Amino acid sequence: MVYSEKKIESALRQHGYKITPQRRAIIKGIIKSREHLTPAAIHERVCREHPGIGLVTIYRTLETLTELGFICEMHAGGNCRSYLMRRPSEHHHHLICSDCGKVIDFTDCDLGELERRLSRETSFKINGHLLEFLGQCRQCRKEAVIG
Amino acid sequence: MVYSEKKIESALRQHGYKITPQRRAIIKGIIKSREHLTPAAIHERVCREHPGIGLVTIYRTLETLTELGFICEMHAGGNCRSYLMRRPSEHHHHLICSDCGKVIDFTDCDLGELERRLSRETSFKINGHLLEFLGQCRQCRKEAVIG
DNA sequence: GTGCTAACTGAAAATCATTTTCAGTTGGAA
DNA sequence: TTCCAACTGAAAATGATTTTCAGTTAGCAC
Repeated sequence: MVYSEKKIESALRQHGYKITPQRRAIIKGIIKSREHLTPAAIHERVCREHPGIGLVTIYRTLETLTELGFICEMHAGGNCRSYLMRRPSEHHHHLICSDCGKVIDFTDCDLGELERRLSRETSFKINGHLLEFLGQCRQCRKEAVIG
Repeated sequence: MVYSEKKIESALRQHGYKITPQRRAIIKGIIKSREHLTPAAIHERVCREHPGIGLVTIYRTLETLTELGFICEMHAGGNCRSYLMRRPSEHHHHLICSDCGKVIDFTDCDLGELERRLSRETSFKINGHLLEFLGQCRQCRKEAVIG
């Protein structure tokens, strides 16, 4: 389950943000898709149903939603970000195919012990972590053998 | 210990790359510094000793060295990469202060078990992983309290 | 050493994602 | 209904990275 539109809207309101048709459309669009999408891809999708929304507005809304913790940002090499709805009370990680870019999510990581030790040794207050595995998916492995 | 200049040069030669004064200077520069550096920072440093080397050449050399596995690339939020010499037969991870950008390296992560399970469940051939902890260093925590 | 060629170089231009600016619009509290 | 801070889209600005191109050079074959 991901956060509901209602939940997100009420959080926006609580933080002094206004609910505009554009924001509603963007939120709907992100909730609907289960994949990681770049801002440009989100723009394209949202525009299919609500033409005229600017890419700038997408960027601004993504920033706000990330700030409030509803979506998560990912940097998978290159200079391009992508975003995905976050599920309540779960964090997740990625397994990425370096050939075709396919992304598989997983949620368990069991890094608590390591985190505690690092925190103790460095006096950092650790707020979170980013874990990504990189590899080659079955399909691309096959193709590599043939090619 | 990091890879030696000799080792890197012979690997370059073996892969059909030529050894140019520019490449030598860049390799020296990266070996000398123990921090993560952006391409621009590397350029600045290298130019102190060897003026006239273009930023483009830095980018090209970094790409080549990354390809051969001598340096490792890091994406720490924003749209900026940084690079660090890799130590032979070790991989390492980062603990990053989200306020001042300080980076602390650590090498142990104990993700073998998780990696095997993921590989089994997804049929991915996993080649590596990226692990970064994000937090606030002692200094920035102090300043946050005062400010 | 000399010649040769593929690899390399720097400068400038191009690209591309992202951010800023700005003037006009609008949600929603009073 | 009024009003203003928050919001919007377009265009311009930014900044990192990549491409293009014409000239240079490493290093192999002779």
